[in-house]
Amino acid sequence: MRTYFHVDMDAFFVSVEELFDPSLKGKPVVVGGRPNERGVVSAASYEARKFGVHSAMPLRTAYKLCPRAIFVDGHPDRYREWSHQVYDVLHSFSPLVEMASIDEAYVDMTGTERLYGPPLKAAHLLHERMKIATQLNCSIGIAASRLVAKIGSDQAKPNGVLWVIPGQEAAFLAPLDVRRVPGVGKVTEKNLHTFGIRKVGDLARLDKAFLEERFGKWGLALAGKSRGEDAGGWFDTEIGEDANPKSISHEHTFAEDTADLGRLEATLARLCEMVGRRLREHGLDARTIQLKLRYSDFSTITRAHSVSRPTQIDTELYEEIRELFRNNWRAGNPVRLLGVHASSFTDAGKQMELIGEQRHERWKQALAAADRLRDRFGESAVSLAASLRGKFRERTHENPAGLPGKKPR
DNA sequence: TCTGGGGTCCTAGGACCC
DNA sequence: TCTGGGGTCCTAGGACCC
Repeated sequence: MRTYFHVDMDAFFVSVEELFDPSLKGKPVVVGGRPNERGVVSAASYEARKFGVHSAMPLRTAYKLCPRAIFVDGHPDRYREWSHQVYDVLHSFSPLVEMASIDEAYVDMTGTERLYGPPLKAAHLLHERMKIATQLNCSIGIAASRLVAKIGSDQAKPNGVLWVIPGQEAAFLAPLDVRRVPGVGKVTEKNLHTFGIRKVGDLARLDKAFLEERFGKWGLALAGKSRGEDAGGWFDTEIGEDANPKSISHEHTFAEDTADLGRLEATLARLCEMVGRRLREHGLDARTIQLKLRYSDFSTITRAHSVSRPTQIDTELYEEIRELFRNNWRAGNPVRLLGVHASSFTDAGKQMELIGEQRHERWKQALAAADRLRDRFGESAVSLAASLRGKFRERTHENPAGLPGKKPR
């Protein structure tokens, strides 16, 4: 029998912003951008939620619901920094910590009773230490499975603790909406509703074979989840081992759709640089390069190509991407979004030994130098996109990233 | 409701091979 | 020469999470 904590920070982005600007406290706050921008709400304060504002909602909609809300830009660097602090606090309780995202973590607390006492006492201590170290509140779910711990922390919000005593899982889950089960989204919820399945208890009563027949492999996992078991997908892996990423991608939505080839290609070049940089940071080579293209009507295509020689080099990524783009863009059709996605990774070191090409090696050294420059002087210091000069706006203080914006008049 | 960006996992069809 | 079956890789798309 194991004991898992699921620790979920309360209104994480908003709370971090409040630390930098205490005047935000107690007010309706929306993190994500200006109310007239393209984009969605990253996080909303509890006061803003009272007006119906929630994350993933378009900013313009949030503004209609709550015009007096304070709209602030997100600060990913701050959130990462606080996330590390959260990790440190959790790690002081148990060596087995896995950050499931920037603001939530699973902690394996099995066998810590001698140190911290029973689970509720440990949770109380964790609340205290978290507050002292980060000034932030969190909610804690405790259970014998990660799944139930996660659902528990959700029910405990805000700033609460919920312990589901072993053996009580079914009773705890039965009255909850199926939507509370991680992995059940809008579509699955609707599907389940058509079968009259609304509560987790309805799900648990069903025959496993029925669910497997209707929903395949996922249905089988769902049957397990309805009984509180860690089954399927990301619940199968062990806590604590942090693997390399399986994919690295960057994408950009234009403030206004554009059909300007120069701007489009300059954007792709910049996205390739961002992806290349992350590949080098992780020491990975990508075999599959994927373009994402979204038109004004939101229709979206992806086009991928696997190369014979995996790469982490900006120009090689860009060559592939430009090829994909030229072969698949319906020229003249305004584009809303472009994305560059790299996957099928191989270990860069091993790859280099096999190939041992000097040209490749020189490129790597040049890029490493460029990465160091970027570290010192910022992202705009060195750029492949700059070779496409004249096709996009010069980088300025208003546009430090050099992302293509409006062309100069 | 005019819809971000970064991920993970799953499905399904076709190519290709034995 | 009317048409198998299993395995694997590649590609495209979609559900879902924060």
